[in-house]
Amino acid sequence: MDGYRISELAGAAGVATSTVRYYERIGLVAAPGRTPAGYRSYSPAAALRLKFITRAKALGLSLEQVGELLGVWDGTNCAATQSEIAPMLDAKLLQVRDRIAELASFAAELELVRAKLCETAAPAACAPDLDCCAPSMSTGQVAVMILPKGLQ
Amino acid sequence: MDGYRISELAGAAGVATSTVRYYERIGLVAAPGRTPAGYRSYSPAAALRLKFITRAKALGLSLEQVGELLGVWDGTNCAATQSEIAPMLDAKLLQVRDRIAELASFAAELELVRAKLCETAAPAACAPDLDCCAPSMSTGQVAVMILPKGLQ
DNA sequence: CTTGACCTTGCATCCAACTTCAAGGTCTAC
DNA sequence: GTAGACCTTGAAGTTGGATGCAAGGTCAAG
Repeated sequence: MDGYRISELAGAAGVATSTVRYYERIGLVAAPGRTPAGYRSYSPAAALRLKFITRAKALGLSLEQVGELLGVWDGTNCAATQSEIAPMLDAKLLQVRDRIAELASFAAELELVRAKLCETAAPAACAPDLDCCAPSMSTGQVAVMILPKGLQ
Repeated sequence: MDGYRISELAGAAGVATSTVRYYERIGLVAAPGRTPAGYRSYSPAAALRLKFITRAKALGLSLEQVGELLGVWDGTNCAATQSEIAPMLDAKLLQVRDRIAELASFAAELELVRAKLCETAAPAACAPDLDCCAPSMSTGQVAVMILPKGLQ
């Protein structure tokens, strides 16, 4: 009948209880109600909020950025209407698309290296104490993975 | 005629000189030659390597992971041939593809919210001190951005 | 009514990745 | 020859994001 205890909440979101208390301390989750014994007692909404946080974090947002989003969620951030949210969303969208493009090109380059790796000398031809990776994985080939095109 | 000084190298890669010294300290870039006065003197190759590091970091790799990649680059990591590099590349590729998929769904959800934002009340109808974001940006609508589908 | 798993607090500690500081040496321009 | 921008070192400090610990309170099972 009581809400979730902290370990249940934390377990559901896959974080440690200490992390939940930490989030409470820095204001990312509200201080919940308490049982008569003083235990934290969470609502299902709190579980949702915690999952929001972990998912946003997994997407690479800092806790501070997550806090901003949560401000909008709460509606406490009322200045941030139309005029503020739209640009914020647009900026975030651009960021995400940039990141996707970058990752996609990274993936393509990884595949290229992978393909080259397969078509080179068989492992048997390669004693472990020789300079055997030099031919198949020289500077240029690994560099292709990450260096900007113009620099290769 | 001398190589680059540390500030030139750092400037070219967009990092602080202190960061370059830090990278040297943790073994991510080699200790360069010195001028008679003891100033660090870098080759163009060092600039390339530093850019490699910053680009890899921008893609979300930790300095430790960057170090592994650099080991391959150097060829110092000779144990990591065929048998070790291929799985590493495969794992990295999977990771990158997962991340792309996640980001793509995030972008789609962002667009959805953005679209909803546009079709709701005009800004003029919305005094800044009223609880005006609640209708257009309620829990559910922001949650859609990040919460997994099953939880909404 | 004890055992063991849980909870409380505040404070200290950890890690990565830097950044700053103090105290000095070097180089270029005027 | 001096001002100001640069460089050197080692060590300590900072930031973000937690994590651990001590000293105690709570609770359900047996």
